[in-house]
Order: sequence, then C-alpha cells, then structure tokens
Amino acid sequence: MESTCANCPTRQKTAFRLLDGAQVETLCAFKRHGHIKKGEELFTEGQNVRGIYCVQDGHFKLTRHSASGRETIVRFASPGDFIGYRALLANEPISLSAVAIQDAHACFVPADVLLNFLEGNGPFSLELLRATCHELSEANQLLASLAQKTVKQRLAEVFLMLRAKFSEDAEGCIDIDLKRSEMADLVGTATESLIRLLAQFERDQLIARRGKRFRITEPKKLAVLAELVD
Amino acid sequence: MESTCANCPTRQKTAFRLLDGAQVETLCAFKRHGHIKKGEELFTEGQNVRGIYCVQDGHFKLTRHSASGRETIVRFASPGDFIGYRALLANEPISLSAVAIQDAHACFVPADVLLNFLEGNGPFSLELLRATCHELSEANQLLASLAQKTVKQRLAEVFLMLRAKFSEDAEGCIDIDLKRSEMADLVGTATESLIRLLAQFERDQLIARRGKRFRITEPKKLAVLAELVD
DNA sequence: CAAAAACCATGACTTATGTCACTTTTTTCG
DNA sequence: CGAAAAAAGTGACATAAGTCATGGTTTTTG
Repeated sequence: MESTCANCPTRQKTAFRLLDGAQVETLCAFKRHGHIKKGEELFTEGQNVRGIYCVQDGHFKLTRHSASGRETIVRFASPGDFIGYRALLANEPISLSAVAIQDAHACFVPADVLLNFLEGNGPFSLELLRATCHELSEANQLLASLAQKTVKQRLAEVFLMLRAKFSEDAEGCIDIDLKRSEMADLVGTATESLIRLLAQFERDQLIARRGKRFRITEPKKLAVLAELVD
Repeated sequence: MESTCANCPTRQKTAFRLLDGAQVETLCAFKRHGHIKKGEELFTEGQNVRGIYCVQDGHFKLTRHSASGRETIVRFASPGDFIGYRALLANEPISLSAVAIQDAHACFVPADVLLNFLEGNGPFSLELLRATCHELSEANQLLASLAQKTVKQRLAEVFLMLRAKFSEDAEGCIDIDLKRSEMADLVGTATESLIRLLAQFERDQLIARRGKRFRITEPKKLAVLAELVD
C-alpha cells in the first residue's frame, strides 16, 4: 500500500494544508513508507531523532515510562499527525515512546529535509507554532486534571476525550480497542482500580459495554462528574 | 522605572535574541510598561487575549483553578519570559492566570503588533517554535511525574526545579519566597501534607531551613528520591 | 485443537494522602 | 505598639486508591 505524500492524510490537518502539491512532493522526496504492526514501536524514549513520522493510518499511543516501569499515556497520534518534530526542534532526545495500538502505516521525513523546509518557509513555521501552542494548552489542562481531580473524574474525562477523538463505530461504540491496562495508563491509575470504576460506571448507566468496547450513554452526566460543566 | 525594550531582559532569552535593536523597537513601538504588585493578576483564566506581556523583573506564578476552587501552579514566568502568546497563537482564551509572587514589572505588546511581526519574520517564528517545543516536552515530563510519582517524590523534584530556576541568595538558600499553600499548589497536594513532608525532609537532612527559605543540602539524595537518577 | 499466555475481574488488605479542627507563630496595618 | 488577620504547624481521623493473591476468560500459537 504505497501512496504519494500529496494524498497523505497529513495534508488535511495541521500546518501541511498550507502547502501545494509540488511543495509536499519536495518535502517528501526522501520519504520512506513503513508498516508498523500492532504493539510495535516507532520511537523509543531516549533515542536521538533522525527525522519525523507522519501517521497515515492506524493510531499510536505516546507513552512515558517511570524508573519503576510504570507507563503513562500522554496522548494519541492519529492519521495526519506528526510524531517526533517536537524533540527534533527542541534539540532533545525523544521523550516519549510511540507504540502502534493497531496495525498502522507511517511515512518518514528525514530531519534535515524538514529543517531546511522550515527555514525557507516562514508561514509554515508560524502555522506549526500555532498548532504547538494549542497542544501546550491541552497539556496544561491535562496537568491540572491530574493534580486536581479524582481517578473517577479523570476516567469520566477520558471517556469524553476518547469519544471526541475516535468517533463511533456502527454500533455507537467508541471506535478503538484499548486494554484495561492501557486505559489505566491513560487515566493514571492502577489497572484494578480502573476495572472497578468501569463496573461502577456501568452500574450507574453512564456507559454501556458491547464486547470489549464502550458506548457513552450519558455524556452530560459524565461531563458533570468530570467537573467540565455544572 | 522606564526602560527601552532594546534593553529588556527579554532579549537575552528566547527568540528575541535574534532581533536587532531596530527590530525590537519596531515590535515595541506600542509597548506599555506596567508595575504589578505582589499578589496582583496580569491575566485571568478565561479572558480573551489582547496582547502578550514580557516580564521585565519579578516572578509570576501561572495557575489553573478547578471547579472546586483548588489551584495548581503550572509553571513560573521569570524576567525575559513571555506570557500569553500561546493562547494568542492558538486562538483560544487564556487558560492560565498569571499572578505576581513579588513586586514586578512587565511590558505589554498588543496582539496585532506581535502577529504582524511574526508573519513577516520566518526565522523568528521558527525560533519561537523551537522554544515552544521545548516547553511542551517539559509539560509532558511534569505530567508523567504527576501520574507516576508520590507526593514525596514530586516534592523532591520541585526542590531541584526551584533551585535550578531561582538560583541562590547570599546564604545559599533558594532565592524565592513561596507560601506553604503555594508550594502545595506546585506539588499538587494539600497544604497540610506538604508541611508534614517539609518537616520530614528537614529531619532527613535533605534540606535546611533559614527563616522562610530553604537550602538544598543533599541534591543528589533528592534526585535519587525523585527517581531522576539511580 | 489443546496448551500456554495474556488479559479481565474480584476480594481482602494496606497505605498514602486528604480533611477537619484547633493552636501557635508571623505578618499586617490602623 | 497592639489588635486583627494571615500563615504555619500539629493531631486525629476518614477514605481513595494501590497492592497482593487468586480464579475465570479470552486470545494466541505451535
């Protein structure tokens, strides 16, 4: 499954929509496409950056590990998203691991190609700056949630986030398969605690389960619980 | 105390060092300087952005409040730092309050002036992008700490961060005065819990107190405790 | 297909941390 | 200065959430 970068979903999102077809081809002249199987890593924490990836299809979890081995999911990367440009631009080793949560495709853009491109293209830098600022405000929001809210409230928040990010499948469930341990890593809690809360949310009819997937039945109540509205 | 923007400490840091004197004066043609007393707000969460501030002297805490009124300190802004450009560029209302933790001075740059400037100056956008990417990786690190570490570990981390950020006074203490409640907001815990931990750190001789201030006596042990090294 | 591995679930127990109530110390300010 | 207000500190107690142990499912794979 080879596709040109001009058709890459990347263009539909973020700063790349500013570029015309020829520019995209320039940027991607050295591109390499790659298949990544579920569970495989695209990046590992601590690596030096040799380029960035843009996700073509499939979703990735971006995680950070503590010294004691505990994992936290910081965010997801979806088709059209870039991975790795932050570390590259900040001149730091990669601070997050990227792991495919389903079979995926991504294309690679070498560091020097991207950097040259950015240097010659002011509006593009500005657009990417805007996107990064937006992400920063999301990161701050998450930060405050972790510091201020209970595990229960954060789970409510996570459900709403997942629904917004992954839309619905044919049966009205959130279109993503996460393990219990991954949901726990996302909420920032222990797997057992998460499982207990899932049972409680189901009893309280905030969510319904369909096999391994979840359907949000009471988004408003979840939002109230998460203190997002009154 | 009026100073020209060309001398503003802002220039020594971040992207502004790229600009020559004339450019700085252009950018600051509409500047307004302001005194802010300890405890006063420069921004309040939810406001729309009309411009950004650069801090000239004094330090600000940038906080976020939960629905239940609890406050979290997300970061500090020091002389040379900008406040408000993230929200401006992301086209969002301000997501953090900025409160002076000591008497301070800041100068204001209206939104349109900054935006025009960015649009006409690609290298500057790129440089600001680099700075923002760096901040993002710091935010992610903080996020993982909150999710993975105990209050004790986070306090150790906070001490090391404060020492790096605020340097030392004549007596070797960290050169900043924070209330207990503010330290708690920084660690993400209750004031009482923080106070107990301070006593414990002192007993364990990790820190020493001199009046209201702290001296780090065992930075290495703190780093081990915080799981930053082995 | 069967065995192994991975994952999900639940109960019992421990513990870190938050909450409340109160005293002591420090700071503010008329 | 001295009263009032704010901040620091301490103890007792409540509880959210982590840990450990175990058993039941589902998924993988040789």
